[in-house]
Amino acid sequence: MKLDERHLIQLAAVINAGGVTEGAELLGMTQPAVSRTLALLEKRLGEPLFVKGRRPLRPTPFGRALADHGQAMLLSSRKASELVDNFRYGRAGTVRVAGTQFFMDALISGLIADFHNERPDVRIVQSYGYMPDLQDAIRADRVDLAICPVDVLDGDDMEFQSILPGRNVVACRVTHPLLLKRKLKGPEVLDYPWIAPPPNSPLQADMRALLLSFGSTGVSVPYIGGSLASAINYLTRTDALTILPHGVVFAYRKVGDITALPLRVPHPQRALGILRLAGSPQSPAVTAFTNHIATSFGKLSELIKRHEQSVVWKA
Amino acid sequence: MKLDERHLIQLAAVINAGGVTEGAELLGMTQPAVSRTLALLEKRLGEPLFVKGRRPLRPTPFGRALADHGQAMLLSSRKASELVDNFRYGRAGTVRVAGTQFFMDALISGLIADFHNERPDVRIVQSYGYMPDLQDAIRADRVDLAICPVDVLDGDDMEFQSILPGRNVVACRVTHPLLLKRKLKGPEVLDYPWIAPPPNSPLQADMRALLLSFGSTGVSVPYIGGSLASAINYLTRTDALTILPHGVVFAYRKVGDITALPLRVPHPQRALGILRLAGSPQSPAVTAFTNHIATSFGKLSELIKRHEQSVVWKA
DNA sequence: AAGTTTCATAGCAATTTGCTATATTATATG
DNA sequence: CATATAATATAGCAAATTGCTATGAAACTT
Repeated sequence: MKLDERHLIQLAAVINAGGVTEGAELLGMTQPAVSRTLALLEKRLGEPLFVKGRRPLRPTPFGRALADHGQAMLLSSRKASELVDNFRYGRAGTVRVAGTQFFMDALISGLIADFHNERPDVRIVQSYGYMPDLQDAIRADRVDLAICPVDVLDGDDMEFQSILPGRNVVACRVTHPLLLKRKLKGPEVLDYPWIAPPPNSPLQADMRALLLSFGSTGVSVPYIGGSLASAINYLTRTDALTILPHGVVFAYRKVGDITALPLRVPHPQRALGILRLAGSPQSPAVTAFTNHIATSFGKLSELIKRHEQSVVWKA
Repeated sequence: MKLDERHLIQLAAVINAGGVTEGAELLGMTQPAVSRTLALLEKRLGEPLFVKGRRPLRPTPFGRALADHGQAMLLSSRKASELVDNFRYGRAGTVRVAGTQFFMDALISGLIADFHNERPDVRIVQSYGYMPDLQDAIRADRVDLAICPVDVLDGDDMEFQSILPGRNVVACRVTHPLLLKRKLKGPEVLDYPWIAPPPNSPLQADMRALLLSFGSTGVSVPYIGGSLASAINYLTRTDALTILPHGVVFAYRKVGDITALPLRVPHPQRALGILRLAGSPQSPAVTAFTNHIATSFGKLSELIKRHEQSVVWKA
């Protein structure tokens, strides 16, 4: 026999609270409403749920057994309500964020940690990718937002919010011999081995362009394909050089292992920012996350600018 | 935010079944009804539950999380329905049965076992008592039915269904010396020690009346207060006698340890039977149990009658 | 590109839900 | 034992919800 779930929940509330009046209050209903429900239930079941004529309302064994199931439903219902509330205020949910490896690893992962200190119940699903794929992923709803460098946006279905200028620098360890030179021209960098950024990354193209601008023909590139952690480790143990977004070097300023050469690198017309679907309704958690990233960089921007001057233009 | 439990259940059904049509069928509803529910839910929540425009209907993470709670409720609901069905057909529930010790122990406990072979999920709560208390217990709804000897019924709120004539016999072990006597008069029984039935039991009054009818003044009564198992054990190891309902001796015929003296015992105007509240609606399990007891004794009655003749009137 | 399947929408009758006001009943109190 | 008090049941009514059938609109299949 199929019966209404809400009826069982009311039954459970009444039995738990120890009375129709209290049970009704527990559910935010009036006493007559609940009373009628119970009468209806008994009538339909053809079995008494309460020992009639007893004031400290006593359920029959049957009533109690039914109420147990109602109680289970009441708990589930409560949890569902809580879930909804959390979700609506962006305190729960899932954010699927993608981006370029170095940038995600160096800067975004830390911001995610900060975000989780505020909203620990939001799940972050992170993935990596480069520009055309990122755009596809967003369009295919595999990803909510991407954090990546963008020069030209094709298609007007996307919205791009810039958070950082796309400056690159030549990175090396802090004890690198080139840092001792008084006037660093440029071509000297061709004398050192270079680490190549991940294949197909915009950074790789940037590096090629940079080396060509110094007249490179055959620079030694002995290490390719490592992610950020590998690159940093390698850098700190050799005199190798590589190209990195300035933001990445900035992120590692506290560690003190690597820095940038005081060398002007021609930077492309490109900005790092947040890419997402234009005008599409985002879940509150995604909105909150996007805002967090944007405002975090807003606060960082002055710091980053000063750092750039002190490192790149020093001496 | 409070939301309708049935809506969540429908959501769960749809996601589990993998489509609105299948989900609706699962719940015994039509597709438009469920479709509307989902639309309403999404509208109220302000969040999409499904990735729109995809045929193998794909839920959003939020939708899936909500559906999980709905699934829990669906399971609870199913179990509740099952409980109701079982209860309505007397396959589940509780039967509170009370009665006189000897009779319950000797005969009813076995019938309860038979009953449970048919309906294992009915819980039997057994208690002991004598007549006035039993009636009170029934009236106070502490007990569903009583199985006991009744002579006169006071009050017309009770219904009594006779199942066995209230015959008593003098019980002894099968090797008792009195069984060897050709013609047993009666007063010989006064030469042996007697076990007294539990205090306040009708049997105790019967025994007193019996001994008086044989002219007793001071019979030896060395053992008092034991329940049936104790009495039987004691009987089989001594030449003691006691008074027992014939039905009890009948129940132990297979064991072969005790029997009855071929002695006519004046029996009171009394019948063993089932006592319950008249006209009151009984739970199906109680009805089924009552019927089981009544029909079992119906089948036994011929057997019991023959046994009585063979034992009491033999020789 | 047509066919098939599946989902969404519309309209309507019946049920259910909620409320307030009030009657009834059970316990507590004098 | 009557009366006071608290709790539950009932009545009546407006609004929301539920169910259905019929039908339109997409999305996959072929």
